[in-house]
Amino acid sequence: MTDPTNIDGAVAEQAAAPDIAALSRAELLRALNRPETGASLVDEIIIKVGTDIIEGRLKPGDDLNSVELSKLFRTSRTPVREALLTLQREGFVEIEAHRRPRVAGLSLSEVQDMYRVRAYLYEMVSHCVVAAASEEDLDRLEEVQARLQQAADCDDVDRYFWTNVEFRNTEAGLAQNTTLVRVLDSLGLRMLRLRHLSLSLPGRLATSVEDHDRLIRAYRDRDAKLAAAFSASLVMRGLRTIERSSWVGIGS
Amino acid sequence: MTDPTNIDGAVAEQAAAPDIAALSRAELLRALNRPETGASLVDEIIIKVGTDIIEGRLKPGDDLNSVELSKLFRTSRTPVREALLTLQREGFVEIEAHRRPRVAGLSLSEVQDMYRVRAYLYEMVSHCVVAAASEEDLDRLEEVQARLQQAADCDDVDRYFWTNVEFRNTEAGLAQNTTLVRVLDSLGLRMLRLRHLSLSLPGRLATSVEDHDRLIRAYRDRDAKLAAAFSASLVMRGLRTIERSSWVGIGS
DNA sequence: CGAGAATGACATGTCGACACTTTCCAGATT
DNA sequence: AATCTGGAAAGTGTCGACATGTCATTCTCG
Repeated sequence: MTDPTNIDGAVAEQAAAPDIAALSRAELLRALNRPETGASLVDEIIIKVGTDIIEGRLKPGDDLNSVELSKLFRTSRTPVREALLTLQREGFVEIEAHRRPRVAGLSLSEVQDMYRVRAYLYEMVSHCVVAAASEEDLDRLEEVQARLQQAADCDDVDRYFWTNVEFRNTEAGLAQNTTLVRVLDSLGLRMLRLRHLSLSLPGRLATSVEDHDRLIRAYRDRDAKLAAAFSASLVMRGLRTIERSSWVGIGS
Repeated sequence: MTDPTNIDGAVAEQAAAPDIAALSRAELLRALNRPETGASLVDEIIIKVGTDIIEGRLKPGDDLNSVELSKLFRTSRTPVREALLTLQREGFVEIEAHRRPRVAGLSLSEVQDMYRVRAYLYEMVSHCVVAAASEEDLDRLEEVQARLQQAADCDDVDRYFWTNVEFRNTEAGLAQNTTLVRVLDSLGLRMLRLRHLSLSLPGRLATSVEDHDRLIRAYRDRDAKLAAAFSASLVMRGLRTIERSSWVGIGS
């Protein structure tokens, strides 16, 4: 582990903590499978609209008028259209022909389905990680875990959230199966809204950190079955939280 | 107000043998999550280019010049661009900024990854089917299976191929988990090229029919474990075929 | 004679404009 | 008063054109 936080809190935090905006931006682009050197115009729009949806500033059913968006971003409608199409493919936006695009809704049963599939897939990830990851790989995972702990200590939900995304993606990367990563990405994107909501509920961060700890220990012990079980239960706990919350699915 | 189109003539067409082109078209659009009533322009391009890639007329590395395509389809570049972006999202096309789009390649290890994930997911499908499908549902599955048998008897690879797609999709539908279906769709699209190749090899159709038979019997017996095993082995048999063939991955 | 720079052709990214579809509102009709 | 109808307003789908970036060839210079 790294040194404890006996230094001045504010300074240590700023030094150890990369910019959230940059982090979220990078994770989003990676998940969208976008080349780093891409045309920034479309990417800007995707990121702005996408994070607005994920973090709840845009709600299901909200209109996404392409003319207005183009005014907002000082571009023509072409890049806006492309961005909306990409967001549609990821399930953030619904587009019907000749109708205004809207922020997509999610029914509760859809949400449950998504979590089940995700849990199932993460069991596979865990099996692969145990089979393929070196000790150094696990060190990398633990480093992310340390930052997770920090964020939890500060009760910084947004930071925790995006670092958590990083953790899960690192884990998936260790599985050495690009297809698995890609599938999880496309699924994960759809779920980002929910995961954000789930982590926003009080007391959730502490238990989440604990779960991650146990998961890493299982990896260290090379116990595939245990790791898979923890991994799946970590996902399903998110679902339980949402089910208990006041979440109501919003019409598809 | 109402219809003058009741000239219902010989609409009782070849119910036994639906048009392959229509079948492939429908399956593709469904997998792409496209509304039925969509703008046909973009869809036409997607279907033409997509099936050309799947059935091997377009090979990895081939250029997909948007100007030339727009001439070919007698449209402007805008719909072509949109179609190519969709195909990119599904892994058929690679687009780098300011470079000509190309038909995407597949390395052997990627192919193996894809089959492994697909096999794993179909185990989940089988579990869900056993849990959720009624006897009538299984009847529907068996009906598709009958058509599969027919196609195999005729040694009609293309028909068998697309009917097989229908079978797998029906099965996934019975799992009653829309997310699972969607994930499988996006993965399945990427694999269509390979599955087509795999089934093209001699002697493959007969064994495939046999496998499907056993799978259905397991469903009838409500034996989830057995069904999952058959389902996975059905997928992996496709991989084995490809590995044994002269397939060489073409540069990513 | 060969390597690097300039140049031109070509393809993509973006733009503003136009036609068509949908939506909404006001006036006419029953 | 409620409903139907007509048409304007708003928004999308498509287009042709321009600007920018990339590639290939040629030209220059060591």
